[in-house]
Amino acid sequence: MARRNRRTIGPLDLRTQAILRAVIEEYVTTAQPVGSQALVDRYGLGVSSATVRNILAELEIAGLLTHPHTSAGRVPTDAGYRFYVESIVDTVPLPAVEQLMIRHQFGQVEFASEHWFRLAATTLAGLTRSAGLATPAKPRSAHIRRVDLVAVNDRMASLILVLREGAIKQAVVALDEAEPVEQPTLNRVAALLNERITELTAARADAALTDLTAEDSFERLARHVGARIVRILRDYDAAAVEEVFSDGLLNVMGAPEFAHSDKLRQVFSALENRAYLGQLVGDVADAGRIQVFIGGENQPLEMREVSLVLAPYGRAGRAIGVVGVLGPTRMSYPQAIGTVRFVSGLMNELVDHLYA
Amino acid sequence: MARRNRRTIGPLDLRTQAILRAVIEEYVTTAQPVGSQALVDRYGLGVSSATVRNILAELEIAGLLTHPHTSAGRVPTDAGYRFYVESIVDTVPLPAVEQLMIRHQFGQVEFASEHWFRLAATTLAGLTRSAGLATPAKPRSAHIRRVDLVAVNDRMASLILVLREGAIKQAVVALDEAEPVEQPTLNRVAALLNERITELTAARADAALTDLTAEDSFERLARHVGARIVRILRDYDAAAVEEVFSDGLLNVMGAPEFAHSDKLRQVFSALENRAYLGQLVGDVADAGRIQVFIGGENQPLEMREVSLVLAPYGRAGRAIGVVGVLGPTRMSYPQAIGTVRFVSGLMNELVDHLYA
DNA sequence: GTTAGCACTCTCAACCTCCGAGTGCTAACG
DNA sequence: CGTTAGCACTCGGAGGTTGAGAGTGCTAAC
Repeated sequence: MARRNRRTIGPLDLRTQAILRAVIEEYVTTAQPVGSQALVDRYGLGVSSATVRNILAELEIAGLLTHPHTSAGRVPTDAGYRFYVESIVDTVPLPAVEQLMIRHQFGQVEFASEHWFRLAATTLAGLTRSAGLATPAKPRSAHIRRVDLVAVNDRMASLILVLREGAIKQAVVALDEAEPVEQPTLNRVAALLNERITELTAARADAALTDLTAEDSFERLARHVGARIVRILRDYDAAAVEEVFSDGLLNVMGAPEFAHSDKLRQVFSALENRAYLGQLVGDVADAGRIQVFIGGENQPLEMREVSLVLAPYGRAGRAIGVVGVLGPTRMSYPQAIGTVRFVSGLMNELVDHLYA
Repeated sequence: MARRNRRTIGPLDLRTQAILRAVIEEYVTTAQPVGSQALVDRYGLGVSSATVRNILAELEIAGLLTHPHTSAGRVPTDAGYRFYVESIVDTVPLPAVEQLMIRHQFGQVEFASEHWFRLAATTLAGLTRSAGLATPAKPRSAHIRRVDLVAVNDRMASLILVLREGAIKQAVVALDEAEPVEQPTLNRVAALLNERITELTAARADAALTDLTAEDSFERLARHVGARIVRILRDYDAAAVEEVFSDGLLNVMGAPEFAHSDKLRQVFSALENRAYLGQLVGDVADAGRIQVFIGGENQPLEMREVSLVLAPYGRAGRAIGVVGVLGPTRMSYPQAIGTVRFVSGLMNELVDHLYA
């Protein structure tokens, strides 16, 4: 789907490729349409501007460039960026100094994936001067590791669910018992549940609950709480993404193409409605490697002027999350790809270290 | 401090007050400087525009109005808004229909303060078409209700801390033991801790930990984990606000005064740095009632073009949080105050119901 | 295939002009 | 003495015009 809009383009002359690359890189830095003369001046192409003009015209026919009006320079199309990303780019690895700095930052923070993915978003935002995105790692189907019940008052308890994959879920359960329920009772219910449904998935836990008999003390209560647990797990499993944490949306706001706030505002609303992001994240997790979504390749109209670079992290068997970057279509892909690749790699290391 | 900029203004003529109110209300709806003629036309004042002009001049001398340039209409100053809010406004209670709708929404959502305060922010954003803000309820000093330890691997455990006030804290603790630590051991450590430090505050828990003796099994481990718990509690107690949840910042973006994105961008960054908001929230919690912070009354330069209406919720003895609204200085204060008042009242009810 | 030369196109910034809104003042009025 | 009509004056902003500059596309020569 990432390639939905990709046209099959005949193999391009090396020189033509070089010029396409030059146009894109010039445009990425200046945000201005690029003219033939500027290319000759700033990139030692060894040909005259007239020749360059001919090639630019070819590239335009191929659909890789456009110009906004007759007497303006060239601007890459989405297809142009796509071609660039696919076949021209040498991605830029993150400088060693910065790698070290980031490792240090991750060392500083509380040792928990909860904090890591937030830090990842913040770090990516800072490094790429775009918006950083990150989702917590989430398994395809979660396993219960521990159940805990704490009385809130006579008729309600706080239910705490620790999952094997590290996440913690909390809920308040109403206890529809005739008698007020005390903490000791809750302890015994929790113990029973821990005995019967630990290490199980939602489906298996549900099955195990039916095995409870009247001989088990507090059977009724255990069933009630157990049913709630199963519901929580099912909801959790069903959601493709639990939450998308973003940072540095302001950075994107700085770009000249978003100077007039309305477009960006639309992007913001598109982000608030998590549906599309959830889908992308799912795609990336499935693909298992870094993916780039360029401008118009995004279905939502509001997202057609931004690009995303997303990479999965985590371990296939366990939980998987996504980190990445959202920026204007006119972004530095080599740098973004390099940075996202590094951060996702780092997250992998950390998660591995935790579950080793 | 909320009144830092308030000038003491001699008692104002009733008619003068009416005209000030008219100017403000007109300006709030049109976002255009208000001229004398427009006032006469749209508000049956029973006097000529010339008379109104004289009064406008007085109000300008009093510092309640300005005009942006010679031949423009009048615009309220921050002091003008302050006077209006303090002595002119009849706050507008939320219509009964909307009250019902909102109660219904809160009924729909999972029964937990965690969800409530988010929903409060969202609701406020929707009702006032400004940004909604909310912080979770937080006690001045928290009490431990329950400690739980779950093994992550041989050398690390997940520490779960349930507080009497409802919040849950989680952390990963490294277990610096010679031997790998198994879950049964952790269970016994947790049991020991639950026995000794439940219902205690950070300071008392710290004291209780020193009472552990070599006779207690796993004393070393219990001290280690206990120390970590105390640190977590101390950090939690120290923070004035744990987190500020905001929604609908986009609404503010719609206002014409923020059409050119730069100003709003600054407001955004001011919000990301939670320091000032934390201070305000503290003030509001201390004052114990709804507060309005108008434009230049805010210290941070970036916040000088926005106003906040904030109200506390929760129970003084227990945990206290804040809900409110952030909008352009040119906002409808009567409506905002009425809405915030309703939502904070509703939150109070809910919290009371939970801890009854 | 490449290049110089040139006519042509189109945007953008600068500048002007004019209209309308609104003020502030003065003098008259009840 | 407060209120009002009348009027000169100010100023911002919309609309129109112009000229410079950037860049193209074409043609003809190399």
